[in-house]
Amino acid sequence: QFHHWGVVYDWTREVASCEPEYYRWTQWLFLELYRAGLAYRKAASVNWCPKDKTVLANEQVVDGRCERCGTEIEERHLDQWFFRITAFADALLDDLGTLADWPERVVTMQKNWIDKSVGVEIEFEIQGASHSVNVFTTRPDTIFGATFLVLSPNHPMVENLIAGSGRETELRSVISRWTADRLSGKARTEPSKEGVFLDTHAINPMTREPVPVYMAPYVLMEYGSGAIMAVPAHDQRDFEFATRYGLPIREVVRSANGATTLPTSSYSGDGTLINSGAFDGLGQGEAFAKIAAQLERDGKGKRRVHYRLRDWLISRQRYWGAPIPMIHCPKCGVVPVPDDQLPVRLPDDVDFHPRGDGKSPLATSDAFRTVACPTCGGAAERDTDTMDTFVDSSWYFLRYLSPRDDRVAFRKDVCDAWLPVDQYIGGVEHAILHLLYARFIVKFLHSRGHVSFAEPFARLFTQGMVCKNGIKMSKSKGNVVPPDTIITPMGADTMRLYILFCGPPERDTEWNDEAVEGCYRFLNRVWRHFEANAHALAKPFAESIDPTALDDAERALFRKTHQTIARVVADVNDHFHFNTAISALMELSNAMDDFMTAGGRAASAAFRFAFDVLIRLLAPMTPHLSEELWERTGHGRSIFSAALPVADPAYTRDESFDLVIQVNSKIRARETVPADTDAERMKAIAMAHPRIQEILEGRTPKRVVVIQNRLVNIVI
RNA sequence: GCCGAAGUGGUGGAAUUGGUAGACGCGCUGCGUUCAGGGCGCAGUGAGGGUAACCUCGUGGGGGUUCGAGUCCCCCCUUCGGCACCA
Repeated sequence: QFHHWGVVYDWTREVASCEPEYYRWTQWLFLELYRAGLAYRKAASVNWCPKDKTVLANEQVVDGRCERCGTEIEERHLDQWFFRITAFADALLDDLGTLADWPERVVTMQKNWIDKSVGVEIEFEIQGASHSVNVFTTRPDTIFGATFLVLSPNHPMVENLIAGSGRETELRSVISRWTADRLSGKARTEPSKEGVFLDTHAINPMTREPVPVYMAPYVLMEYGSGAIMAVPAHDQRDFEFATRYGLPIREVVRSANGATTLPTSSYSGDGTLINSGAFDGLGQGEAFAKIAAQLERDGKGKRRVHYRLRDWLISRQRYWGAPIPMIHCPKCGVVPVPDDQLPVRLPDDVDFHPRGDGKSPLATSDAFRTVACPTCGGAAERDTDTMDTFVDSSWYFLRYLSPRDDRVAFRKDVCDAWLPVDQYIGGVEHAILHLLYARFIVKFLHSRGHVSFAEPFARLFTQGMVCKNGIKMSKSKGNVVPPDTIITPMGADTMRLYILFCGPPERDTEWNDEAVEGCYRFLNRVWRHFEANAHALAKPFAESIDPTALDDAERALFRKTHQTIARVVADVNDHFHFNTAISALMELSNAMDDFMTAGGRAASAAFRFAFDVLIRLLAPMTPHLSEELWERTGHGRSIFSAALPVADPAYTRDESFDLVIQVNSKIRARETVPADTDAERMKAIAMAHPRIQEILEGRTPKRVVVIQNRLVNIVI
């Protein structure tokens, strides 16, 4: 069927990530990461319903409660596997600069996703506690304005301070309410600056002054150190919190133009330090450097970099995925499956539907689970989770180059010869998933010497979606146009042509059934060019044309043909703008009609050349029609063995042009003149034009602007 | 809130990167072919005014630069996408 549609795949390179021949190597990749210390296991939080005793997806938690039974959700910590993508955060960020041929917006999305913050981690002593708390800040210059400390509710120090405080019940219930809000997404949609004072103070290491310690859910345990120094005068969130709880707001940065902290908001811009002791008067950059240096000298601070990017949780409690090739031995701990025992095959004696109890379907197969420990030979159990399917797709392009090799995942020599991928095409929805994961995996393989390049995709093109009635055309929306409804009456070429014609491919486009017929009509006209002139077009066109032997109409068509070649080749090569390439071909076809209507001869070299070019340029878009017409014009071999026509620059320009004559920038007249008429002559023609004479009424122009091959503008 | 993209006829979209706005297609109107429909062909089709030649306005809105702005600069509005209490 694909062939019938004019779509051709090289099936000898087909790979399927669910086949053991493929996922064996996905497992090898996992083990390589493990051996490099980049695959690790740690407890990760999941949504847990204590009544149903099940893990829930975020979407199944509504207002912090179980969607089915209404029970309040708890946060559980289960052991999950992670890939340490953060080890490559800097490389992933820096090398975005080398991806000149990637769309700007994808680069920006990845930048924002990784989100690097340069700052200082500062130690605050806590009164009445045996150890101190570190906070991370990107604004150490504002430390003199730090008037309180806020801990994440999940910060270890919180538990420390709660224990024995006499407020255990009260504080724990507040924390669990916040947790529920966070899990349900309520905290995201209705952010609040609620917090609780923890009955203790911390010492600001710069001012030595005691500042109150709060806990509040707006401080996240996952970022930085899970604690902040709050500078309400220069951070809007801290400002709102301070306002709510009546905490002091001390201004320490004043901008050059006097912008300052207001009664209703903070000032987070640049400026000069005030109220900051010895640092008063310093600019922000200098203050950052000097204060950071002093904190480091005092042993109270350390420069640090944080990223928003988190390590990649790859454990999935699903059947369809590569089983994680690890074994849990009661004696030896977590042991990797030896390479020569790969693949760890998916069991075929289980129900592969996702289960409600949070367990992997693989766990229900005793035959799969029980295994001898590779190290001690004792009874052990396999890991029953599978990997995120994004792991499979992070390296498949390497496998395409040696798809049947059963000794290696991919051959370095072949990969180095062919990769990175010259042109990658996909939807923008992959911007921060697949495209980031694939970059990470290639960087990892590069760091281990498995490939010699550090980026997988040299050029990236993100295509838009086809919409119907304003919504994305998709199976799930049920609004797809079945290809056969177009192919049966009008042919696969018509469908291909319309898809290419209906808009630039990087943009979303609206499907229009009626507009499809326009493409069908055009192809019929192409066919009729041949049918009506079959006698003249029966032989292959192969001669070289002497333009001086052509009459005016023939020469015009000859030029139009060369112009069309230039436009089509440029539109397709530069930006995949098939839509404008096709309209250029329609113009050529219209010019051929006009030529014949005006009495031109089909047997003339100009017409036959035009037809030859038309079908050759169309061939990639309408292979069936072009191949058929190629054969009927007497060619033996396929049109796809013919070279693309080449435009002769000597004939891609018109012999004359419409000189536009403006007076005060308004068009008042036109005159056809030969190309490259010199400026003086253009000016003379414009001034001599009767209509212009009339408008000027003998006045002398203030100025005359002449643009070669385009226009004359007379300013009066 | 932050970041990004985009706003052009009834419609999908063009515009040589500062130089004729609306190419090409769809739709619509009229005419021809026809019993009719379809198909095909011809002509017209941004808005307003004028018998006409022509004139005025017009690329989300408002300013600006320029002989000249859809295109460059500033402010604003709308839509879509991403991130979102990231310290």
